[in-house]
Formats: sequence, structure tokens, C-alpha cells
Amino acid sequence: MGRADIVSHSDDHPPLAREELPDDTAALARYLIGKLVVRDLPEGRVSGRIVETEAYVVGDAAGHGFRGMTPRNRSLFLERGHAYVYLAYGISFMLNVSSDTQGTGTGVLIRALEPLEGIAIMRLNRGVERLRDLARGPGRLAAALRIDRSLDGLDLCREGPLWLARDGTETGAIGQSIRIGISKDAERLLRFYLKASPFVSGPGSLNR
DNA sequence: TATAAGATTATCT
DNA sequence: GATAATCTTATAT
Repeated sequence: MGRADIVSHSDDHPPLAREELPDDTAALARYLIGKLVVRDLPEGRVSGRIVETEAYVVGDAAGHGFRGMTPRNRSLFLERGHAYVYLAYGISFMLNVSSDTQGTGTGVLIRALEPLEGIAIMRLNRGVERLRDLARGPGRLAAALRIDRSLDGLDLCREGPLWLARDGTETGAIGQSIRIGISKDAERLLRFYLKASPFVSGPGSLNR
């Protein structure tokens, strides 16, 4: 309490400007490593540092936009910096950032966060205690931040219920690998992760 | 209308 | 390491 009640919300984490987001989808996926995802909930603010992403690019058979726009994936075709949220395996919501120009069905999947603010809220949302398990994995981070389809299409370059922001700290070395959990176009090196982070899911993470 | 696949996770051995 | 859970979506019939 105390300080958190005094600090102005709007000045804490100014949103990333759309103009600073790289046009190229793979470049955006790399750029987002070390940035913040901020979620405002009725109980308070939840945020985390992005430590793992995947790019789904033009001509990518693994991408949801590959076969054109559908009712589910239409947000992928928005101008870069918008949320595309979908339900995977009937279980887990996935948070993506739309990329490239309007009309291009590409985006970046946010795969893992290092929890920063609102960790008590994340624990309640997830039903687990272990810090490392709160947001390690795309479905887990969506649950921790209570992200669902109601946020689909949201502009992440504006402060609101969910947005992207800069972090003051330095970003460490970034690793690159094949993507996780796909079968088509599986050989492309479009996964990016913070090498030094124990909050990365899959290969590359520490303390496994 | 039917069917198979899916950008996952939790739980088991 | 293997598998069940769970349900929406896309595609075919």
C-alpha cells in the first residue's frame, strides 16, 4: 500500500509508440523481448517482462493468417500493435501482437513473461504458488493476466485494460530457435528468447 | 452436419 | 516421457 496508491497510473508505463515497432514480423518478435506487458484489473495492476516470443510471418503455413481472414483471425490483419487473442486446444488463450501493415495477417505470439507487478493477483489467477510457473508458457501467461477473447482486437499502443510498455532495465543476450508446438514450416528459426532468463518455456531456459 | 487438427497444460508413470 | 483434458475452428462432405 502507500506508494502504489500515490503514484499516478498513467505515468508508470507509457505505451510503446506504434511508429517504433519494426515493420518486419521477425524483427518485431526480437524487439519485444525485454518489453513489458501491462494489464489493469479491478484488483490492481499486473505486469511482466517479455522473455520469449515467436514470429508468424508472411507465407508461413504455421500462421493463422496463412489462408486469409476469418472471423477468428481478423485481428491479425489489423495495423501492427493490436491484440490477437484465440483459444488453443479448448484450454488456453494465446496473446499475439499483430504485425506489419493493415491487411497483412501476421503477428507475434508472446510465449512467456517474467512476473513483475501484481504477483499476488497472478497467483490467484493461476492457482499456483511457484513464481517460475506463473507466466512460463503462452497459456499460463494469459491465465495469469486474465486475458481472453474479450481483449481481441485491442490497441496495445494505448493505455487501457492491456498494453505494451518499455522497461528501464537492459536486455541480455537473445537466443533464436525453431518454434514450439507446430508441425508446418517447423524448421524456421522464428522463436526468440532471453538467454539468461529462468522464465523461458522450452529449450533455452535455465534451471530446467 | 461431420470430422480432424490444433501456436497447451497438468498429471501420470 | 507419455497422455488425457477440452472445445473451437476450418475443411470436407
